[in-house]
Amino acid sequence: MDAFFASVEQAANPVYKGKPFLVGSRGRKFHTVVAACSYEAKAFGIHSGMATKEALRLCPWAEFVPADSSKYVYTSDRIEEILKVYSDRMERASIDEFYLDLSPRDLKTAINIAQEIKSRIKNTFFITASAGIAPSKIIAKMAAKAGKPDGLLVLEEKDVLPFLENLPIEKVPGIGAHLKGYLNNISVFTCGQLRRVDSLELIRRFGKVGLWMVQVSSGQDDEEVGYWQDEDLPPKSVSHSYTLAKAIFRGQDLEAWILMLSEMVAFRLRKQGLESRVSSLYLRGSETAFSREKNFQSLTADPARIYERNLLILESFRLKNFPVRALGVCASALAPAQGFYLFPADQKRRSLLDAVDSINQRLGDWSIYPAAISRVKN
DNA sequence: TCTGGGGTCCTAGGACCC
DNA sequence: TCTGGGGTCCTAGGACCC
Repeated sequence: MDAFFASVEQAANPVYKGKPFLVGSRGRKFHTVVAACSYEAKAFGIHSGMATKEALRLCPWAEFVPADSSKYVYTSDRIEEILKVYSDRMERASIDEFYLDLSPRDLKTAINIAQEIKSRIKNTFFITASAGIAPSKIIAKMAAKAGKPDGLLVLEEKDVLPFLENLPIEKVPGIGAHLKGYLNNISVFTCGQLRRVDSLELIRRFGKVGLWMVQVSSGQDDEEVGYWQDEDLPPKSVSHSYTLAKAIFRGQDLEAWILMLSEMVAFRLRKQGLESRVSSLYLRGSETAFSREKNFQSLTADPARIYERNLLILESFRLKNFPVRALGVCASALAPAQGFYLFPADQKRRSLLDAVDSINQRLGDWSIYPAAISRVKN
């Protein structure tokens, strides 16, 4: 989908159509980044990932709307239903990107299908989508991007190398700031140049990633499209993080913030019927950031236990005068909750959490929460 | 007042086991 | 206390994506 969040908001409220328009993350308006923006906003140099403040400096009259993820998830799910019809090999890559394997069919049929999908999306949701048709996933993705907005770019086998020849390396998904920096340093700016680099040197230096770059630069990618039937894999980790308005030091509500993030993580674990074995705590200072994780062997989705675990990790940090600007809590090594407890105390505790969950479900999140959180909760 | 928040995957060293 | 070889698990950190 093109400028997905922004397009959905514009379709929901046509007043915003044809105007520089941006969607920011929810919360403190000017402390966030641009999640998506209209093409009119892009003309001012605004792009997603940019600080909202910076975007509004570039275009002060741009309309701003906070993100409403339920709208995007809903639209994305309806679009997924449309796509499933065309192939059992359909894979959701993100909220606004899908792969469809149409391989037994010929090119003409594939093009017809792409056009049909594009118009169905346009007619149903009043947003545009771009498609790329190519021999492999990564080339198809780059083709779709290159055709934006409302594009349909077809790359046959013979078109792939010419397409890559002058394509900037940073357009390749998987080549980020770090790899771009290294490659630019050795005078490699395009995929054509990348293809002609000494491949052994790349592999020596970057291992698997090096090998992958060698292959992609010459258009090779044998990754298969997954089946939509076996989507819905459980997450591998659940995390929440928060950037503070101003830095705090040990002894200044740090524990209360960790408790709040632990509650949020545990709440989502229970909602998804999961429990976690490994907790990790992440702290960012003014210059440095570090994280530490620990395997606690037993599974839990109890906020009090997750909080305890994070406190234990906190103790292992030596934070004398470390200014904490942001912190995060992550639960990983997840497994489905067992639903039975050996000890009566655990069963009782579980009943309490179930009661809290049902109260919050009925009256809204955060209707009931530990008093200690009120120190930091607005 | 300077760049949020939620994820995945990979690497590399150390501890420990046989 | 030294020597090999094969393997798993734990942990910290980096790179990348949307």
